[in-house]
Amino acid sequence: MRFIEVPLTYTTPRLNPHSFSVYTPKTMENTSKNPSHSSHWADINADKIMRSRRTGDQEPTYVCASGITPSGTVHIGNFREIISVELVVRALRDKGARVRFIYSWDDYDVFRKVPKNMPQQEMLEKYLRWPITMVPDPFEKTTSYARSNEVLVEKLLVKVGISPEYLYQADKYRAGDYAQGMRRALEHRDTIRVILDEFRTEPLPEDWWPISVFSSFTNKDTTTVLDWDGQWGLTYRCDETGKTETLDLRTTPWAKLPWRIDWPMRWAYEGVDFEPAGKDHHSEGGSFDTARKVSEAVYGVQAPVTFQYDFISIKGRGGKISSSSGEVVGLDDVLEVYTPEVTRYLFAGTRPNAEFAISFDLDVIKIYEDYDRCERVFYGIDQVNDKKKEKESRIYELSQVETPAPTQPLQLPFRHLCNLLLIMNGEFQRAIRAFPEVAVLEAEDKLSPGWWATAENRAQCAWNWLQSFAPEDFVFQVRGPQDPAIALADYYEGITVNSAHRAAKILVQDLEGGNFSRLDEKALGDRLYEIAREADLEPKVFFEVLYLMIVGKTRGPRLAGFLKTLGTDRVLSILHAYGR
RNA sequence: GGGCCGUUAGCUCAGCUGGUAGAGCAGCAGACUCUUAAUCUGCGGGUCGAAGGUUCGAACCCUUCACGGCUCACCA
Repeated sequence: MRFIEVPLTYTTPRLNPHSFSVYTPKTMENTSKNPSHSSHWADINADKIMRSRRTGDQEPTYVCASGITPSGTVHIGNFREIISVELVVRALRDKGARVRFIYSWDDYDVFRKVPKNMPQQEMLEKYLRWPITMVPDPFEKTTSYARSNEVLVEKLLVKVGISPEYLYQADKYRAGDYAQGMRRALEHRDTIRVILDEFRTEPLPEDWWPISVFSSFTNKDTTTVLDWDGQWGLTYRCDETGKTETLDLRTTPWAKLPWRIDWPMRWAYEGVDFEPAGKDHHSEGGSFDTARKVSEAVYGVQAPVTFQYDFISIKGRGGKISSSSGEVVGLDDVLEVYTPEVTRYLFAGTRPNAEFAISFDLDVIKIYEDYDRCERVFYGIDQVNDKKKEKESRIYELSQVETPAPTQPLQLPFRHLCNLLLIMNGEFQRAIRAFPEVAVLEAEDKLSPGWWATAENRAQCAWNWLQSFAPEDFVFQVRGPQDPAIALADYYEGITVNSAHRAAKILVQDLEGGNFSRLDEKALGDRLYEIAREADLEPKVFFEVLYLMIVGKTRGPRLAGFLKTLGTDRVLSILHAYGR
């Protein structure tokens, strides 16, 4: 069980997410967490596993399995599979259980079609029907097409805190690890046939065998199994060349089991206790169902605990996420915009059997705000009722890549961070230091390297989002002295233009007199209204005019704080063009 | 045709093994002589898809039905 260290005092200030103003530190309430039982879906499944599996073992090690076919770029929908398992694995470990977390790359599957997003389409065409582990890497960086897709994911998973034990099915098959399992399937040919036929529209042909073979002459799966000698000998014909050959299951690298038999065989081989599956598998007559029956009837083991997870859709980006279509949204794309913690939060906070959309539009801000609120609930900064506290806290814990820090880390509200990044032209360090709280804590040497890494990652995500997905209205660019002055006459009548210039002049005088650095944000706000009056401008017009001068648009961040953040020199350099 | 999931406020959804329905957004009222789905304060709003059943008590359990979505029956 993972306990939360509760600090006695809270020294890190909390940011007001919507203001440029200086923070007011708060004291953290002393909270007590009851870790007895959580209603989070990962914990419920962990309980279920512990109740129903390995009940006779002295010190059970629960085997949790996940896996997919790397037949194309691994997309975010596939990621749901692995993180769902990882969350249950964590839940089990938090309950003190020992767990083996395996991830099977089904890289001995057949290369069926060339995904549109792959380079070297013509080259890949030539390898259709080969096992994907023997297809060359179109990026020419790794040993195979399959490996190329695998490597990408294995690297990314580390970033989100997921490190399973990887199993490579091609290696396992070709090393003869599954020889016994294959033989067993052959021995139970008729039993398996009956199970599969139960749900088939067309019964399996009389000469069907529960095994498939790649041709050693062509490397393709276009073969016909002819006979099995009741021991280890399997005879097949290569359909293209017409040649026949007899293999020894113990040594051949060419044979494998079809999916519906392969799956239960591996459950038995690894002793799998838990493995979820997509909704396409969970249906009567679907592959989980037939695998369950084969598992019991042929391999003599009970099918693992399972649940069904739903699909993921994408919002604010367009396109689909199928690996065979051109547009693929992968974990890498999601990590461009969401930090690893927030990415985990998306999955940990949603029931697996609910479909949800990963947003790239304005929702991104809300997601970050939700995450930050969840964090404040966890640390007891935001008060909520006990139920909610328990639920949110557990989601927060499960969202962490590392164990949670002992005290609430300084938060950088996403929206404000975006504004600062825009003001600082994407310079992360400057944007982060523009938070007054950061400057204060940094001076006191209270920001850890870990905090900085997280902060910079968030800044990177915010910047990526601003560059690629943020609505145009949301984005602005501060004008520099080299930019030509905005022609106010294009926007206003002459009288107003004159007033605008007068206002700019007053502002310049204020700035040169050092007035702004003396005033706090509130006082500066009041002073701005005074200036509007002195210049004989409607406040609304006054603000528009200043935004035009500074960002070339009639709207922008709240002006007083905005000006302070920009700094006297920068504002002066812009206003000089108008205020003479 | 079979199966799975869903149906709770205008919208999106929470509601732990049954104990008087809850958030966010939207709406309405007020505040802020500016604002980036603006912020703050307050308010209203639901026969929990329908009908039966079990129970002292049902959004929750059981049965039937309606509607919606997905999925299987070819391959993985």
